[in-house]
Formats: sequence, C-alpha cells, structure tokens
Amino acid sequence: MVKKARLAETDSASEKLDDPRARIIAAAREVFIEQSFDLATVREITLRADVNLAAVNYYFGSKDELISEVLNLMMEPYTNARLRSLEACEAAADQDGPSVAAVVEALVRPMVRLSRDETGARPLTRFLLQVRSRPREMTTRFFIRRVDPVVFRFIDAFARALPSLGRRDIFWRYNFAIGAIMQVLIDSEPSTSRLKQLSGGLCDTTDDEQIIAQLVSFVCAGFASPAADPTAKLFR
Amino acid sequence: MVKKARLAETDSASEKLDDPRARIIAAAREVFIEQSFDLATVREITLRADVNLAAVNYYFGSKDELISEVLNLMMEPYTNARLRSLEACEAAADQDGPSVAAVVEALVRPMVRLSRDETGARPLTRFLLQVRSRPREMTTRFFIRRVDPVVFRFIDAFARALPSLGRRDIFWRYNFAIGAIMQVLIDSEPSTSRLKQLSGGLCDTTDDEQIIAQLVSFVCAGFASPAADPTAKLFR
DNA sequence: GTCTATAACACGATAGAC
DNA sequence: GTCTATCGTGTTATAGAC
Repeated sequence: MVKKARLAETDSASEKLDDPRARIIAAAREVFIEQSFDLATVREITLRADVNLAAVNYYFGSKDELISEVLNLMMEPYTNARLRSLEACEAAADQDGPSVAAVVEALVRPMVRLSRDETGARPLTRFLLQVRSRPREMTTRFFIRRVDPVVFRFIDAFARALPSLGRRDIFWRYNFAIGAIMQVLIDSEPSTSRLKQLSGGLCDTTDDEQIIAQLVSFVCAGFASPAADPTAKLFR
Repeated sequence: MVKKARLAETDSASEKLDDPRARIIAAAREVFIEQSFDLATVREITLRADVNLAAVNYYFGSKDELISEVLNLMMEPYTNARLRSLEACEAAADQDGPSVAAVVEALVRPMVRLSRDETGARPLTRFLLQVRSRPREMTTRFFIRRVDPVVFRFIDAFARALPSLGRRDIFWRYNFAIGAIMQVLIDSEPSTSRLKQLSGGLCDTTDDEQIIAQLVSFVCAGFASPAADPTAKLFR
C-alpha cells in the first residue's frame, strides 16, 4: 500500500523520470503504440505512469492534446535526421549535386534506422499509419507546418538529380517511395511480419541493412524510369 | 412517428433493401469507412440501417462478427478481380509468359479501378489500412486463407518474367509495389489529398489513368532493377 | 500539486414483452 | 423477428478535500 516503498520495479516508463509530465508522455507513447489512439485510455496511461487519474487533464487539458504533444515529440528527431541526412549528402556532392542514388539513400536510411526504438519495434511508423488512416485536423496542420518543408527539400534534390523529369513525376515518385518505405517498416515486427511469413522466411524484415539495400535498389530504379507520359515535361 | 410513412428519404444505405441483414451490412460498411472500427458504434449502425438496436446482436451475434462479415464481403470481388486480371494477361502472353510490364499492369489496374466505389471514395483502402495498422487475429487468418493464394500467383508470374532475380528479391519488390499502390490509393480523396496539395495541384489523385500510368512506370522500373545484392540469386 | 470521489455519459449485450 | 428497457461496465472530465 505504501507507494514510496517500491524501489526496483521494472515499469518501463514510470521509472527514472521524476517529472510527472514527462512520465505521462512516456507512458502515453507506450500505450498509443501498443493500442490505437482510440482504444488507449487515460486510465491505462496514468496507471502506467504511476500518476493520478486526474493528472492528464491537469497537465494537458485533454486526451487529444496529449496525443498531439506525443506526436510532436516523436516526429521532431525524425524530421531533423532526414534534413541533416540530405544536407550531408549535398555537402559531399560535386557541383552537379548528389546523384539519385545518394538522395534515395539519404531519404531511406534515416527512416529505417531511426524508426526502430530500443525495443526493436517501430513505434513511429505505427503512429503515422494511424494518422494516415484517419487524419485529424490537428495532425494535418502539423504535417503542413513541420514536415512539408523537409519534403520540398527532397523534391528539389530529386528534381536536380533528374533534370529530364518533370516536377509532377518527381512528386508522384516521391510519394510511391514513401509508400514502399512505410509498407516495409510497418511490417517489420518479427512476430507478426506478413512479408517474412509470406516469403517463408526469405525476407528478413528485422535486418535494417537488407531493408535499406532492397529499398534503395527498388526506389532508385523507380525514380530513374523514363517519364510516365510525354506531357510530363511541360510542367517542369 | 409512423415509420412506414417515410417514402423518399435519401438515406444512403437503408433504402432499396428489404432484408434487415443486408441493410445492417450496408450501413456498417459506411460507418466503418467514415470512422474506425473502434469508434464505430452499433448504435450508429442500427440507426442508419433503420433497424432496432438489438438487431446486430440478433443477426450477427456481436459487433466483431459483423466486422468480419463486412470485411469478407468487401474483399471478395477485389481478390477475384486481381486473379482474373492475372489469368487474362497470362492467357494473352506467348510461351515465355507475360512481360514484367504486363504483370505489373495486371496487378495495378484492378486495385486502382475497383477500389473506387460509386461515391468516388476508396473505402476498401481505408479498411485495409485499419487492418494493417492494428492486425487482429481474425483478419490475419482471413488474409492467409483468402488473399495469400492470389499473392503467390503474382509472385510466380513475376519470377517467371524476371528469371535473373531471386525469389527473395521478388518478394521484397512485390511488397514495395503494394506499398506504393496503397500510398496513392489512400490519399486519393480529392478534398484531403496530401499529394495534390503538396504538389500544388500537379498530381491529380482522382485521375485513375494518371495514377495507373505513374504507378506502372515506377513499379516496372523497380522490379526490373538489378538484384539488390550478390547473394540474392542463391535463394532462387 | 496531488489526491479521492463522482458526475455525466457512452458502450455492447441481453432479458423479456409482444 | 422486432421491440423496449435496462444491466453492467467502461469512458473522459471535474469538483473539491488535502
């Protein structure tokens, strides 16, 4: 009954953080990943964060604002890494700018590497899939403000590396590339991997380097494909 | 108050069907698409189907079994169309089997065309995204039994068209292709299309032929890319 | 700031009348 | 088969003691 008596518990989120606000965020992150936003309850979150049931409303106002807070916090290092990755590959390139392969790798590698957390899961991808399957006004605004600028940087880099292609084709293919990446990342939990099961174990969806090699090969070729139709160049 | 008095209502699902069971399924389909499985309530479904609250449990036993029923009913014409499309392209090919481009088009076209319903939306894609973001035991079983056989048919066709590639590479690339297709289909509602907005209107995500042309171009090139690594062929 | 207690409401499921 | 009424359980959010 005495709460202070616990010393060496193995709760994943509640320990090592004194600030209740931070504990709530950590616990919420866990619960949102394991369950969906909709199914996650503030009861479960506060229980796991070892704070009172009323604390979520005290610190964040509502469950929705907590969701928003957690999303922001998870996305930030991710978009930063993508931007840094692109800048590094541009800095290393000659005056013609980086090659398609270099830009693709700058896009793919941080997404694959950074999406995996300490437990080996890919929490952010599950987040993004939830957001994508039912966009809320709040999340759309967030993406326009925070991630679109990075996307445009990549679009520009691709356009420069593929001068024969119209901007429209670049946008389409960037979108396809993101789809391919998301598809494999969401499926990379070993216990439930559909691709691993489907391929009889041939495809190791936990091997980051295998994923990256396969993705880069596929996406590069896709980008380098001739323009999809003759009018495309008109929109360059 | 008199229910039989209504004649020309514009309810989307409840009219034109006399069988209450069918009305429930139609209404459930709508609600599951607009909201998530979790957020959809049997109260809303029965209200829209113009049946009594207890009818769902009477006809289906539980909400979960209703979900299963609706998923089955939506997927069936879809997998059938994919299979027929592949068989048609194999029948039209010479003794070496269909080309990569032909198989890709057989994969892409029915997915793009058939996913669009009478309202122009792509309800099945929203369904699949929900299923993918939080797989249930029931849905996984369904996929193994009902859609994997079709997938293997496509894998075989691709393997035949690309004899220099290992089966492992084929599986990876098939997976990427599905990701690229899903990415654009889920985003093709005009009002909320991120790609359309991002590209400043350059990419028309409502134009099926544009989608198909872009997809085929990208996916074909991706498939035709040289093997991702030198060990790949060993697993053929 | 942190807690308990509870308000106010929504849910799925069902019992039992008709 | 179809209905009403309701049970039991869950939810978010909050009022008010400490």
